[in-house]
Amino acid sequence: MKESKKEILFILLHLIPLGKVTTYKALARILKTSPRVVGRMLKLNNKPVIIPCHRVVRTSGDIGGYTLSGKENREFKLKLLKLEDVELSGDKVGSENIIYLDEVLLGSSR
DNA sequence: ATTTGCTCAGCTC
DNA sequence: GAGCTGAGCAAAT
Repeated sequence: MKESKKEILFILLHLIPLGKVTTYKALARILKTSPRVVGRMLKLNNKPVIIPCHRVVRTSGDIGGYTLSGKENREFKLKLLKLEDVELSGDKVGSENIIYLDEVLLGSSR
């Protein structure tokens, strides 16, 4: 039985260094799926505690939705990121704090 | 800057 | 099994 993309996604989130964030697109590329699917997994996840979904941001640098239990907690996500040493430019994340996992795992040079 | 279209895996019927 | 939903992305306007 192959692991669901969900399972893989959660693992990838744990690979994100503290103080850094990832983009949905990067995760999607690794999982070989579309960015929307990635975002949906996070909200469909069973255990939000073990899942650092707040480390995932949009390509534009926006923090994304972050809906908990059907309730959007964008401010909570921002707060968590600040605690993680992530430099927030207003409601966005500094590009320097964004690490593209697809470049790291798949290799930037190809 | 805002709007529209596309993608596609999980959930519901 | 078929249809709907949606935590995004990209292009067009």
